[in-house]
Amino acid sequence: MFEFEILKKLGGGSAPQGRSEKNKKSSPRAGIFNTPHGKIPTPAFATVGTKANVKGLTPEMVNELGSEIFLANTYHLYFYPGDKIIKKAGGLHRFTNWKKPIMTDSGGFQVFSLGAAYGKEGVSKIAKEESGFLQEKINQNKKSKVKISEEGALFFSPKDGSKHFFTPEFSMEVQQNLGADIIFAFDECVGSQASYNYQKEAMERTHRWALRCVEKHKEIENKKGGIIKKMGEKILKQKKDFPQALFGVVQGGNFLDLREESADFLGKQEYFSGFGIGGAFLKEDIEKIVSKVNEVLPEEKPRHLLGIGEVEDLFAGVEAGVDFFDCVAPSRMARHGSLHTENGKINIKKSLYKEDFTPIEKNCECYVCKNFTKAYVHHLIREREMLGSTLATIHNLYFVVNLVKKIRQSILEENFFSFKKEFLKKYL
RNA sequence: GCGUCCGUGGCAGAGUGGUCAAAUGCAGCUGACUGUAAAUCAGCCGGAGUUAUCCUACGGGGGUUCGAAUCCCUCCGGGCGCA
Repeated sequence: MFEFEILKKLGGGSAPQGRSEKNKKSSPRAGIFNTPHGKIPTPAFATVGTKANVKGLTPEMVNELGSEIFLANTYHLYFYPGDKIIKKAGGLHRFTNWKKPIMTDSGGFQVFSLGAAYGKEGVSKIAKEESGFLQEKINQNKKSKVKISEEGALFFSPKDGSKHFFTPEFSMEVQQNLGADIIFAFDECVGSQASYNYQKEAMERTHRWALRCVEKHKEIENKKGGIIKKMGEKILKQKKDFPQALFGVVQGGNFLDLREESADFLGKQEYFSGFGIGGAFLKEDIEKIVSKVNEVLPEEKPRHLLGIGEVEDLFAGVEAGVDFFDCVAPSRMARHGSLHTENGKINIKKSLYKEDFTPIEKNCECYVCKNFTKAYVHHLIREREMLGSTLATIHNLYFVVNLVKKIRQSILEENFFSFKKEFLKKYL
């Protein structure tokens, strides 16, 4: 289980100038990742369904638009409805009625979003420009809903202020209860405004946490193995208790040497079935950093660039050797009226589209473009009708999921670099 | 006809002598959004100007006052009551 088959890897001759044998580990590749709920062709974009649903869409819609996998969140589901309830329901697959693979994030991102970034404008996963190292430690943000210690992260519930202590072990347990196919190690996601020293400190802590995740995960999986021996694999499947792949998460912020160190440290842990590349980036450095990380990570395992999903970043990620993406941007922006087209994003709320009876995009094959006009989506979004969010989300996710599929195809056909050039020329 | 209450920016609706170009909401316009506390948030929203500031403004007209959306007179328009 969890074999990763690389079907095609670019580099050497087909790569643009400057790409040598030395860095071919960080070049575009197409493959297949095997999970208990099916094979995932890679590169792939995971739609995000934080609270066990892609906002506004039924699983049928998510499947219909082409999604091969979705990502839910440990932190959110632990609070509501509770991982134990989802376990009782038979795991996320049964709970959500989603038949394909699922991955869950560990809660590590909430260390950032509810910590250093909480209540602070302009603190984001992706920094547009050098904004200075204003922040030494996340614990210094007074509004923060998280406190970090060696043992774990203490969260103060946004709902009622109650305290909840997330440790690596706890995250593993919760994620086992949720029952996704791929789960992530509990990490500390650090903002790009943190200093070098803090990035290093947090990275090292994340490494120690990663080892603890491995130990705990082994323990749980071994127990499952015992059940298989005792009762046979069929019983385990009846119980819907499938094996899980654990991915380690590389940190190190925007610092090349830290990223290298992190990729090296985690890459050596053979227990990991793949790797997440997390943390914050400076927009223009994404490719450089990810490229460096992937040069160091073992080639034969998949890499997931966590939380990245703008069009130019998807190309950059693939070019640097990334296999998986996930991102809230397409779905969130859709709800806010920003829609992808081959010629860039449009804001469907503008009165310009009030009487535009053409599809969002002429040649788009998505359900929305085949059946509705801009004027209709404009009207629904403006009136805050639920269907507006639904249609906009279907279109944006179709666009991104299928863009990554087209990228995959271009790798298989060895014309990735020209495809990228042509696509971005129109899009940007 | 008499009495009475009311008339505020695109709309709704505060304000009842100076700190009012006028609260707030809606509508409108811009812009953000990258492992989702986001169907969210931020800015603008009489005219001119980058700012300072200036101009025109609270139904019309006329007064009182250093000063009026706020007080008085009158006209116009509307609600209600009595004829």
